[in-house]
Amino acid sequence: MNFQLRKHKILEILAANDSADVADLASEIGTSEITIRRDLNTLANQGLLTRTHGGAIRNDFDKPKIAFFDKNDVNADAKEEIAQKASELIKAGEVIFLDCGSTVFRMCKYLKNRKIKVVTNSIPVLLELLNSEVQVNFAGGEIDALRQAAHGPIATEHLARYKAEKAFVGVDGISIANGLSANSEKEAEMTMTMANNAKETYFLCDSSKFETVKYLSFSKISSVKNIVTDKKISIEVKQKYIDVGISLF
Amino acid sequence: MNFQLRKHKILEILAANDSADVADLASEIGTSEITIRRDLNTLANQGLLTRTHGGAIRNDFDKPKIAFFDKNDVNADAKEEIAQKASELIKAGEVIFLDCGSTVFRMCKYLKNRKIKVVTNSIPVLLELLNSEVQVNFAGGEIDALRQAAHGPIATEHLARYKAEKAFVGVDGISIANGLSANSEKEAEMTMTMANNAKETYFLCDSSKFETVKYLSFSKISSVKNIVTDKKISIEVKQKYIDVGISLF
DNA sequence: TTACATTTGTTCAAAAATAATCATAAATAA
DNA sequence: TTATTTATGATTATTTTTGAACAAATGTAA
Repeated sequence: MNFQLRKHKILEILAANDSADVADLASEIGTSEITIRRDLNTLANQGLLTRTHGGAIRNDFDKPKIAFFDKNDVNADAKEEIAQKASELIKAGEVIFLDCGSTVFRMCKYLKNRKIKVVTNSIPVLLELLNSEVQVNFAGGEIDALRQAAHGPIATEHLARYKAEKAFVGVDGISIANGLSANSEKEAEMTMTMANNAKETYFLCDSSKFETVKYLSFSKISSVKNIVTDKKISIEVKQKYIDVGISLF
Repeated sequence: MNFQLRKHKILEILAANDSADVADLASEIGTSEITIRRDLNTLANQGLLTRTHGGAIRNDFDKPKIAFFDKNDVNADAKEEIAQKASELIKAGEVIFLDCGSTVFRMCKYLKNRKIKVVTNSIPVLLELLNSEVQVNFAGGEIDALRQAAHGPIATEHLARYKAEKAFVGVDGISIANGLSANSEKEAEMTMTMANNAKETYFLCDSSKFETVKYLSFSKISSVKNIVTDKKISIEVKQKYIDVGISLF
């Protein structure tokens, strides 16, 4: 592990976490603290980060990040598990819809070397897959800065022109009685558009979202065929969904 | 195993792994470490890789993936001047087309606090204006990873749905006799689409590009009304363009 | 503020990698 | 064929990198 590799890793960690301390970096990278300190000083001189006592912070940490990896996400592990499982469902040569949710975004790292086409309205997904094997198709239209995605009638219309083998979409709530629900009208519309234009739709949904209802109910449970979830889901809940004909991955 | 074969193998390994150390390369290729070192130095001199202590890394290993600011651009000053001048032509409330050229990209920093709408096919422009006052509209479609922009029939069609007050587009070559020319068909098509759907089109063109003809001529000089250029343009050339009815900024 | 712990800069030594030099083997030219 | 150049490998000296020790500086809590 030489300086260049450490530099790369340090900047990567800093990009994801905004800040890092010497001890963590040393154990993460597998070198001594004194070496990390030297590296940080060098990188600070190059203007690539800002040194603090005990570590460093990202140089432009007040600028919003592009990739929205929320490290503090309580369900990070579950989301990662779901993302990985979902990725394995994709076959070479397929056309895939990916929506703008954070769980869906996590699928990107498993897709980079796959020969597939991805149609998405998510800017983080676009960026993550830009320099990869994947051919990206972005749904144009007005950009929603908050969600880092294209939304609205033009984006919807754009998506509807494409047909995909599989759609991977997040949902904010799911219940047998109330079906699918979302926190915003925009996201619900996107979800339905993707679902309507894909042969198979996989709803990505961590176990905490089962039997919850959010702001807007937008689809009955009968329209759901496949759900990808994490292993923390209880057997009882799982059985209830299987009973109504849904496959759980 | 001669140098050419080793070179091929080294670059292959580097392409796959990002980095490699001397000892690994030596055992992988079946030669001594000193020979590998000599090879690496030669290849580093040829600019094919970057030497590190103990090995080498791929040349573009830690190159930022987005933001295509070419620091070594010989015309950086001219481009900056042009970008600033062009930005001042925009009024509050206007809808603007921005294409995917590097000069146009430089306009972004002057636009961030303006109350305008920008329609673009450029990913760097999208990112730069994402968290700003500007409402961004991205032309969707297949993404050209090389140009970091959306191109193709869908993107063109998308753009054509919008009408803008002003379009700002780069050109690779301009001449009285041959009109506008570009290095690629894709860019020429985008340029024309923007020009056709804007009330006024400003061609951004540094002084070195005057009276040059590139790969593809795509429009006559009579369709050009406004050019934004830098102060290094000669009075004679300037006068020739004024004589055919073009305004130079 | 003081007392304490943590972090840092400095110095030094060990280890690793490199450059320089020379010798040998292979390829090429005469 | 022999002479000459070129590529490779081995040896040694030098440089670079790394880690440890310790004093100085900084931050934190009472």
